[in-house]
Amino acid sequence: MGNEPKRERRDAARNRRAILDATDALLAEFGADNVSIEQVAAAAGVSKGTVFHRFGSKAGLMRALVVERAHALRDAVVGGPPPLGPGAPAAERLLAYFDEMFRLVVDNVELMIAYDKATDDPHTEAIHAFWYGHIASLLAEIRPDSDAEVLARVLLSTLNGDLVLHHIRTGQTERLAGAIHGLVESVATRPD
Amino acid sequence: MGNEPKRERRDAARNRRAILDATDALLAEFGADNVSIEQVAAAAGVSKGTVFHRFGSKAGLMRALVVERAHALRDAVVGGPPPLGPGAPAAERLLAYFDEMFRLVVDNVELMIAYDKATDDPHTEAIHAFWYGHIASLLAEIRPDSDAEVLARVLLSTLNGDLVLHHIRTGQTERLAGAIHGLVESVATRPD
DNA sequence: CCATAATTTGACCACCAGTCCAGTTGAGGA
DNA sequence: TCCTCAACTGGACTGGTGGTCAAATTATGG
Repeated sequence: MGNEPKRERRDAARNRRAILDATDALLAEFGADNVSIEQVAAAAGVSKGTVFHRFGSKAGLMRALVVERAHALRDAVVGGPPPLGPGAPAAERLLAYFDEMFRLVVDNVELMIAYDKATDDPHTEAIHAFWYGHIASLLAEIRPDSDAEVLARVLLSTLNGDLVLHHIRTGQTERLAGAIHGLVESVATRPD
Repeated sequence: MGNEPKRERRDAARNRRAILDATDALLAEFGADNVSIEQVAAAAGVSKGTVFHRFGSKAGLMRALVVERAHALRDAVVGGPPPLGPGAPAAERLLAYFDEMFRLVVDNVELMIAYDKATDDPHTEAIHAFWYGHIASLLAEIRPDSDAEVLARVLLSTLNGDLVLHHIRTGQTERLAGAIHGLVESVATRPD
């Protein structure tokens, strides 16, 4: 099928990048709670109107950044080498996914928090559908007895931005990584 | 030790109740995202200044409501009959706690979401310390090999307001209850 | 070089959490 | 009973937010 029906004008594309980069920089510098669209616009060298014209809303801006950051992981899961990609046993793929996703969240905590705060109902977001589907299908394979669909959401809620941020701030990032890894492992490892 | 050093004036106490009740009603009617302090004040028949004088901030108001709602469960855990209270095996107490806490969240979803949104760093809140401590001590008893402190936080993040609300809205409350119960069970049941 | 549609601007809006102080009121002591 | 004063209350005010919009500008294909 065709790609995008219409190209983006060159200045528009340039501004889109500038806005995304500025957002990321400001989030890292001031934290999710202290970044407004006006600030972003100023830092990107455009006006507030441009940001809204491009991304629709604050939620849209954050969503765009999240999608961008998750793109590589998505590709790796869908067509990359095992254990992340197809080929490895489901349990290993599941663990690899959670490990990698955890790093993604750690590297973009403020973004994740800003995204959550700006988004009304995160669980209906299209982005999440892919992850839920991926996890659920692996879980269904590992433990056909379980309610894989819901369990996927429950396990993913573990990668909560606030939880991760707290452990980063208290220097317990690796402890948290271990705990989540262990939890997923205890689900992926059949007890009976 | 003494109780509160000074009593609250009668009108103040009456207004406190009116504000708390109004908040609860508005949350139930309009949802966490559509309730402002001004609305609360109007519904309670007081002015905005009074609300802030009494509760300090929006976060303080939500915190007060959460504390109130959690009070009964706290008492039951600390001195009530088993399996919630002391006396039952740790694994049973843990499961009973999660079941009960889940109901608490379900019955107060909008409040939980409003509380989360208004609170800057939930993980440093005094309220949570008690729950984390309770869960961690049970976990430490059940699985001395695990990192009980962090695992407690991870498991509790599962009772996330957004996750619960989504399942309520889609009529999957019991499925979610089952999934969380199963997850806690698989941790509380030693696999080795 | 022109026509046109996409893009950009910045003033504008409604709303919100939180502040502040002047005025009111309840409660205990004389 | 009344008086005093601390506690409480009202409501105007501030600073800042996400979001809108019509008019001006500019890139681009022909």
